[in-house]
Amino acid sequence: MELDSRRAQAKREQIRQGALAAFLESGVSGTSMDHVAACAGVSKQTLYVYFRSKEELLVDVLGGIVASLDERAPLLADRTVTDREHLREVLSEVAWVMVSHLMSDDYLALFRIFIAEMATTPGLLAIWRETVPARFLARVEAVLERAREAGVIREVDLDLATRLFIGPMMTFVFLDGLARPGEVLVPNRKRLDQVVELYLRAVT
Amino acid sequence: MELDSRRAQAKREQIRQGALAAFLESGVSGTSMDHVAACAGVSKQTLYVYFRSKEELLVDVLGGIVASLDERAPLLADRTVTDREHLREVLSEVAWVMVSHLMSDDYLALFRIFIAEMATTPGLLAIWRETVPARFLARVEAVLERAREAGVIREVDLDLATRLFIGPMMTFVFLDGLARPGEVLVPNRKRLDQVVELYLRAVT
DNA sequence: CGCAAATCAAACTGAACAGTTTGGTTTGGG
DNA sequence: CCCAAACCAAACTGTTCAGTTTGATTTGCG
Repeated sequence: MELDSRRAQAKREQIRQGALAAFLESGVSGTSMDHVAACAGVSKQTLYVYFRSKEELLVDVLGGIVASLDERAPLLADRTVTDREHLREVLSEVAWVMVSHLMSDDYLALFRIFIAEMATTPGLLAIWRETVPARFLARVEAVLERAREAGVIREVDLDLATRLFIGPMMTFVFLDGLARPGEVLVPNRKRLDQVVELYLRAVT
Repeated sequence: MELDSRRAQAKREQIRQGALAAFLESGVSGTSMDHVAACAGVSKQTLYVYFRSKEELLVDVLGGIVASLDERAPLLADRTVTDREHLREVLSEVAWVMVSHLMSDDYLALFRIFIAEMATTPGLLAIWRETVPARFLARVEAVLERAREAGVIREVDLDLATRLFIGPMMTFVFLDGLARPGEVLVPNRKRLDQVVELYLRAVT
């Protein structure tokens, strides 16, 4: 019954899940460690056996979420882009997956936490930096780079082209999503396709 | 020496300024009312003469900031747009003013506060809703509408065209700005002009 | 001047909460 | 079946902080 066994890993995971649920529902400062313990179905003392502090728990939990997101993402990455029609399909898919996922209550709450706590929690800042620009943006940029190599898009600054594509999605998530807790209006696919269409005009 | 006199308004303003400084520096939950009093050079008790609670103070202060921003903004609005070259200039100006202002430490801190507290402070949510989409986006959209009427840009969905323009600026503010406390890298004007150039291809 | 409103400093109240300690109970491998 | 590791419930500690109370002091209008 030593720590670090299968059993211990399961308890850690159990705590992580409870903590995540609590944090998403009430925010970080709105969640007491007593409440985390209750949500996880674990005594408060056990909490402190597995995690030294609230901050360590927070970083561990959010780091895990981001990592698991990262594992599910590559399906969008390794595509060859052959012609304009094909690029349109790929971008449409990326836009749709991105917006429909990120505009759920859970992910919006996640963003809120990151933005609020990043300023005072170095661990979260590090996770954000090595994820959002280094992985997510880079992945979109890679798609565009392949498209450029195939002659599908013009010779444009790839960083700016990436921002021009990501930007409108960000307006949906940050301007519409964050402002409407509980009743988020996700744009339909047709609307996103219009954005893609507009975008393609700029880069082809 | 009645309340609501010139003198009283001055004290209110004095408190607002102290509170703003404190909130921007340490965040809302990181600022105690004792500290607000100290920053404002006022006793704690006087604080509670002018503001019923910390929340009321917060909403009042941030509401004031947003309103003052709003007054300074219209210089960008009432322009007729005659040709493509002119539109380029106007958009370049909008982009520059927007990014260079919004990427200062103060405005980034302001965003952090809004995003973090909106979820639990209805007053802030209301301010955000009647400002960001209803005023700021509408103002940009108005420019584009006039450009469309003048035949400078195509028949496009104006909401989407607005998002395509605002979006890339948002990537600078939210992705780069929020992730780099204290050492924000503002894109130079040339870089923004490249964005405008790219954008114009999409809408003309 | 004189007084009433405004302000101040400082102590206080009550609640919330991170993290600890205690002492008893469950669990599972040997 | 036994015992040590893991777990639990609950009380406790020390602190922070919003908001209040008290009682003294300042301010400026009449």
